[in-house]
Amino acid sequence: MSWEPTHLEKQRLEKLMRLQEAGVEPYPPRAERTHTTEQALQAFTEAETRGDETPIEVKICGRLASMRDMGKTVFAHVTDEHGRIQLFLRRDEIGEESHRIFRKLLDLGDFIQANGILFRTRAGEISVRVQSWQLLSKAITPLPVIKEEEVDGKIIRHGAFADVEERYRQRYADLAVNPDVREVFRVRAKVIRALRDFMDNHGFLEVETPILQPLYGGAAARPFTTYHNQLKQQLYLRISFELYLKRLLVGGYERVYEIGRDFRNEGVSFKHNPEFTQLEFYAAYWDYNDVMNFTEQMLAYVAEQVHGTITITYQGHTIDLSPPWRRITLRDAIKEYAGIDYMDYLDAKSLADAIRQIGGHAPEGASWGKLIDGLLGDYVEPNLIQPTFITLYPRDISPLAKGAPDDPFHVERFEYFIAGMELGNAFTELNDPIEQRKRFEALQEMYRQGDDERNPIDEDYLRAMRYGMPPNGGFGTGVDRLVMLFTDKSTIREVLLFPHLREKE
RNA sequence: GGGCCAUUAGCUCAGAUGGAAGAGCAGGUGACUUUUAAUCACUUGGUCGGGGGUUCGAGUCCCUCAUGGCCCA
Repeated sequence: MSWEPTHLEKQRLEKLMRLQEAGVEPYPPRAERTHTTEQALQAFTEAETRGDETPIEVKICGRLASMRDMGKTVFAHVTDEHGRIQLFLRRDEIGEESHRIFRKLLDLGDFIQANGILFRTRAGEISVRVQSWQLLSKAITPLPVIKEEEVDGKIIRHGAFADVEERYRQRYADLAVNPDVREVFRVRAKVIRALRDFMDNHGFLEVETPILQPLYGGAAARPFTTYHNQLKQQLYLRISFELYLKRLLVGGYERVYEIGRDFRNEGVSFKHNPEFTQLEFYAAYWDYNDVMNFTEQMLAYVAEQVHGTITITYQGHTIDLSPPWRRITLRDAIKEYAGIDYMDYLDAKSLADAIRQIGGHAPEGASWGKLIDGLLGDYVEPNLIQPTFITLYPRDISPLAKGAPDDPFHVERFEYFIAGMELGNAFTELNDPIEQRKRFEALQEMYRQGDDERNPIDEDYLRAMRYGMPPNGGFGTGVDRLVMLFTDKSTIREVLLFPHLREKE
């Protein structure tokens, strides 16, 4: 991508030259700040309340966001991360040259430092009476101009940078002009902080496991592949953390968790990005019921930490996260929402026919479990607005979960759903190495038959399990989707700073 | 993968039926010593997403490609 300056950029490059000719360094190495805009406003308000009229000297740094040139006086606003403050400049106070350069050679978007004294203007706005100022960084490319109007204490914003594609491609500009976008990523940080605190407070050890793996596994997904030149070795970017975290239980840790990035070489959608953030944990001596109890406590804790309330609003729905959540078996849920009892159809063919009978979609060659999973996605999931645990899943789509006692068809697994969206997956983990090998081998058979979401057998994982793995409950959840929930965003791209987009041209 | 929609100035958008490319904001010049979406006057700025076609004539109709959005799979 090369750069051909637009006419506006050419004007600014011209100003840059004229600044340099006037002896102004456009990109100085240092700045001095005594107050953020917030601190300055607060300092003035507090002094005013005390009746203290001692002048408050400030040095404010930020981006020039507006300029109202009245001739011999100039009003401007400077924004920093959390707010803005007005500057008031008079020619007879800052000098003719400084005044001329400010009016003629600065542009909206430039970073400046303003030094002066706080006061309140006739119109009542706390402002900096500027005594001197310095350019901190000249902006060449104009940002979209956003004007702010205050009506009854509410800020109405005029002008916009709204083109979704450009907002994502130039997230820096999006963040620079849209404070509410900056806020989304503060909430994101809070969600992750709350999750981490909750895990730490419950005796879990945070660990880091390999992202580059010689084998991938732990989920049904296609991996990204890469290559280590010196080792002459094919490597994969992980699709889950599961198999490494459970090795750690063999190693003697009893509660471990990891928050990190997973990579899946699949389509993108409003809830899928090729790289996404996952929380997984494993707890020795827990089963999936313990994990359910923990999960509802965890989400309630996050809501409390992030929003100060357990009830949240998402896309017009009021969602109550307080425990306990509804729990229903997958079989009962499908009976309720699709009107099919899949236990009446114990092979893929008859189940597929039954699904087509009710006008449903049953892909050719789908296994029994996959058909059931399809029913869940098509008929059940959209209805699960309030937090719901769906429990007991078909064995053949759950190769790492322990079978339900006296039930050859199901495993002790749950997924949880909020706002019609699947947010996480958990089970009583399979810790029988003989059974685990059988499950892997059954998968290999399907792999040969062309289902390319199946994984190769991880012999090292089986070896670890043969040393003895405590019974345990495990859990994985999509952190980005949780952030969507807590920021009321309908697409994952709104909660990723730099979502993946196709390259242009 | 399929369908529908979008792509026009730096930004946000208008341009029925095919007939001389527009507005607001931003930018430029000027006026203005407390403005705040400042105001007033004048003014610059366009490969109408790319390519091809139909037509005397295409931002507009047709084909195709690209990117994005929404729905479906």
